[in-house]
Amino acid sequence: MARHVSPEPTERELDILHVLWESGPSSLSEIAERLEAQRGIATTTVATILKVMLDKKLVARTDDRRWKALATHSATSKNMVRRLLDRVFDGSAQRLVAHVLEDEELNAAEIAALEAMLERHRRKNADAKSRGK
Amino acid sequence: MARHVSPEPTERELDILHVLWESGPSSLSEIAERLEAQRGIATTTVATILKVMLDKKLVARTDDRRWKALATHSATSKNMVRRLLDRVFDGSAQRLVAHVLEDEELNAAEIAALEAMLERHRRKNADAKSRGK
DNA sequence: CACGAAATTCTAATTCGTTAGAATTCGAAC
DNA sequence: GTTCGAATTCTAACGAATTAGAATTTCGTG
Repeated sequence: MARHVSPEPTERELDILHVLWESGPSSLSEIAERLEAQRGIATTTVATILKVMLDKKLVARTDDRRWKALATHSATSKNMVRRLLDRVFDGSAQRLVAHVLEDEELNAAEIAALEAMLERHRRKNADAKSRGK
Repeated sequence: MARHVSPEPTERELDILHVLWESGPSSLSEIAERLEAQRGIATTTVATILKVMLDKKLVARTDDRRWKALATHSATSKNMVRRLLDRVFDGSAQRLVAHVLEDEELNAAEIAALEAMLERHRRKNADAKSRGK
């Protein structure tokens, strides 16, 4: 019954992905060192999770015996946002954004940045339309 | 060590909350009917989850033996958005919004609505500042 | 008060994520 | 080729989430 559709990384997997996204391909001990420091997780635990991630194709091994992320930050966040969208905002991106604007304090600079971004999108939209859809 | 009992509703709990948010206080069979239809879940399963939710204070019973949501849609999405924010966007609401604008297709009307919303926020911000903080 | 349907509680199985020790393998250095 | 430390695999335990049948309780109606 095709249980899982989206391969959402678990909490720990996400921890590891963060390290790999930040530092690029890394050895087990490099990854474990970080997670030991910030979460107090044993090296063997990290190895176990890496094994699982290998099966899920979230990571791969490089020739020089390092681990590298296959899942990109961008694709992963895209999945996770989409999932949140579907689960609580009825799939409406607009409602999500509206919610964030309401509830998360944004300073003037951030608001300005977003306005510029929206403006840019409005143009792109208009262009696309004028080129005929 | 007080295993942080995730205040985050589980998948099933969220299913039930959706029903309650949509239909207001409901009887077990009303809730179960919906979840049976859309997920094929047995009534006793729904009852079990409701019990758990009662302990977590996500729901309460009304005098007339219905179940009502204690967790509001707004508070719940706020938590969930915050969590996503922290887990993948480094806590930056701006980055989340930027991501959504990039990846989720928004039509002209939605963009316009968001621009209006931003405009309103910009004002509110300015007001707050002029009143002295 | 008795009856039947609905609601609730009790109990248990199954799966997944997390955790990590033990055992083993690998690779470089000597 | 032996040795040492890192890397990897094997194994197992545990809790949380999900699932639902069985047993019991509750309540309105006759």
